[in-house]
Order: sequence, then structure tokens, then C-alpha cells
Amino acid sequence: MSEPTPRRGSKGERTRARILDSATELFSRSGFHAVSLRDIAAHAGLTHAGLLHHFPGKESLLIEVLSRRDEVDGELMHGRDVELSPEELLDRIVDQVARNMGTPGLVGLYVKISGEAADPGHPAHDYFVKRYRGLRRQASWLLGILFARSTPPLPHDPGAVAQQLIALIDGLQTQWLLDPDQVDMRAAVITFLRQLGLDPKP
Amino acid sequence: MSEPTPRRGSKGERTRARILDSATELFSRSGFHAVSLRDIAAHAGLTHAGLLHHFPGKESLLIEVLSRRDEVDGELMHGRDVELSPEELLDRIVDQVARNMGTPGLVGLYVKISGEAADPGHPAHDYFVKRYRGLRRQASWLLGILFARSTPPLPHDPGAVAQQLIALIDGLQTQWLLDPDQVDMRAAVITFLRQLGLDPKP
DNA sequence: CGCAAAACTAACCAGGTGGTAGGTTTAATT
DNA sequence: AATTAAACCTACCACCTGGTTAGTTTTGCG
Repeated sequence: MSEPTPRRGSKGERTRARILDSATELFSRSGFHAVSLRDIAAHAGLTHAGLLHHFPGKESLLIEVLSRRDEVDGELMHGRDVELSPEELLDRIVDQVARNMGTPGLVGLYVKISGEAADPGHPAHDYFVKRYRGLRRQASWLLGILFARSTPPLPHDPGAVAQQLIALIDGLQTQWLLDPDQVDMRAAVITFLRQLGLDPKP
Repeated sequence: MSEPTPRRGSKGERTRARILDSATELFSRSGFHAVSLRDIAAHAGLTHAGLLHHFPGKESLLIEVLSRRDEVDGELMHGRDVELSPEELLDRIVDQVARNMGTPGLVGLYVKISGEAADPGHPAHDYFVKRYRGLRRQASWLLGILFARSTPPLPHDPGAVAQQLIALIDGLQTQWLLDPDQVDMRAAVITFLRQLGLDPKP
């Protein structure tokens, strides 16, 4: 009989968090357009008018859901200790892919919303454009170091490979969501990296 | 003052085709859930009740749109002449990727709908599961032959590479739709294939 | 406690949804 | 030209959409 969020913050903050949890879960399950504020509110245990007391509208809910996940993932990637070697960072990417296989809902959210967001009028369009630019920049930087450090140095174009790596991971998620038994995302990514001459941990 | 479809089929068939064209375009632009039958009907020049005279419901419209594109693409891939060498087939895949860069709408349709369709309750779920299984089987068969034919034979696992190739193409589409200037899908696919030791035409 | 602010609700709004019923127009066939 | 069937439209249905308003309950603090 204990509260799920026992005693942190005011009531408002707790409700707000509960709403974000519900929105994340439902957006993950069915996408953005297909989920109503009433669905989310009911799942969070209030009315949709009550929900709108905490968020100005549906769109703001979406972008908060997205950026909240970025915060969580970002901490994982950069680490609080800023001192992570490029090799360790690569392993973290692989780990993240493996971890994603435990949260199909969240993976689905990104697949679905990034699909919808191709439309420039979509509320999350700018968010995703920036997100992928950031991901490419980060991955490109990392791969550049790893290629140069290898013996002998690997001649690949870090930018091009970064794009491919991100595309591979995204595309694997699509296939995996549709047919989980047929796709081992982690193995596929490792195979890809090995093919390049890199050596992620088993 | 000639008709756009000058003289083929009965009026009903022509209207049906017009509806499918409109549905394809609008689904491509905004996804499945976000488009209404009235939108499609208006675009095709009739009322939504008139549309429902030709199609039993919205879902059937979607699956007809999807399978119609498969027919078109299928003809391109297999060719009416069944005699295409594996090398030529690989080139066709690359060509298809390049051609996709001319039809962002259709590409968007697949990205969006395949995202939505991860939900087992989605009307197109089964369609996509089967589609990817088919694609993997086809690509796996093709790559197997190409790997064996190479001198020396390439040691890759055709099934794994097929999965990666499809994932790469899908993922590139997501990035390309969001940021067309930053992504050259054709070049990325060619780089990937070269990396494997294959030699698609320039 | 008292009391103001925050949290929440019930009721409502205008507009859109897929789908249906029944009648009218249009096209094809004899 | 007459007849039948297909094509199509108007009007409607019940329901859902995001959002607003005005009022009520709950919370936390001095």
C-alpha cells in the first residue's frame, strides 16, 4: 500500500510526473495522433481538464516526453564522470541498443513519432531534425577518434559511417518491433562495427 | 480538354483509381490516423459517402494503397523478363534507393505507417510483418549468391547482412526525410556494399 | 486554525470522425 | 428508348477531439 512516488515534491509535481509517465506509455503504444488527452488523463487518474491544468496543450506534452527521455539517455551516454574513453563510449552505444530491447514501448515511440515528424508541420519536427544532427555530430566525433586510434588507422569517413550507424540502429528497431524473434539488434550492430575494423566488447 | 485517364475501364474503375491516388498522396503526407475519409474523398473529387461506395472502410483503403505499391515495385525488381543476373538485381536495389529520393511522399508513407504498424492491433501490422520477412528472404538469397560468386568468396552471413541492408535503407529514409540536404541515401548504401567487398555500379 | 493558492472536476463548446440510410443522377446494356 | 445497375450525394448518426469556463475540493503554509 505504499505510494509509487513515496514522498518527493508537492502534489502538483507528482501528478505532473504521473501524467508524463502515462503520456510516454500511451504515445509509445499508439503514436501521437492516435492518443487523446482523455486517454492519457484517465491513465494518470484524472480528467483531461485536470491534465490541461498542468500542460498547456497536447503538443507541449509530447515535446516534454521526448526531452525527458533525452535527459535520461544523455546522462547515460556522457556519464556524470566526464572521463569516459572513446572505446568505453562505443561500448555504451552497444549497451544502449541492447537495453532498448527491454523497452519496446519507448523504442516504438521514437519510431512512430519520428515517422510522423517528417512532416514539417508536426510539433516535433524541429526537435527531431536537431536530434539527428546532434546524434550524427556526436557519433562522427567518436568514430573519428576510434578510426584514428586503430592500428593501422582505418580509412573510413567518420561522418558517413556515423550516418550509417544511426540509420542501421533505427532500421533495426523497425524490424525488431514488428518481428522481435527474427532480429537481434545488438548482434547486428556489433557485426557492423566489426566489419569496419572496430572491436566493441562481446 | 482530354480526360486525365483517357479511356480505360469503366467510370467506376477510374474513380477507384483516383481515390487510391489521393489516398496514397494524403497518407504519404500525414500518415494513416491523421487523414480522414473526407480529406481523401475531397481530394479525389467526391464525398466521403461516395468513397465508401468503392471501399468498405478506411482500413481496406490503406492495405490497397500498400499492396498497389508493392505490385509496382515488384515488377521493377523481378522484371517481366525473369532473366536478371544477381549483379543486375543488386544494381536495381541501389537504383530503387536513388529513385526513392524522388518521391519523399511515398517514402514517408512507409516510414510513418511501418511505425504505426508496430502495434499488433494496427490494420497494417500483418502486412508489414510479412513484407519484411519477404524482403529479408529475397535479399538474403541474393546476397548469398553474390558472396559465393565473389573472388575470393566473401565470408559474410547473408541473412545477417540482408537484415542490416534493409535496416540501413529504412533508417536512412528517416534521416533523409527530416534533413534531405544532409543525407545522400544512394551514396550511403553504395559505401555500405563496398565495405562488404561487393561492387555495385557507380 | 484560517485562508489563499493550487489542484481538480463537471459541463460544455464547436468541430471533426467513420459509418449508414435513402433517394437521385449517371452510365451501360439491351 | 427503355430498363437496370452502378455511382454518387444529402442528411444524418453517435461518438470522439482539443480546449474553455466556472465552480468546487484539496493542499500547504503562516
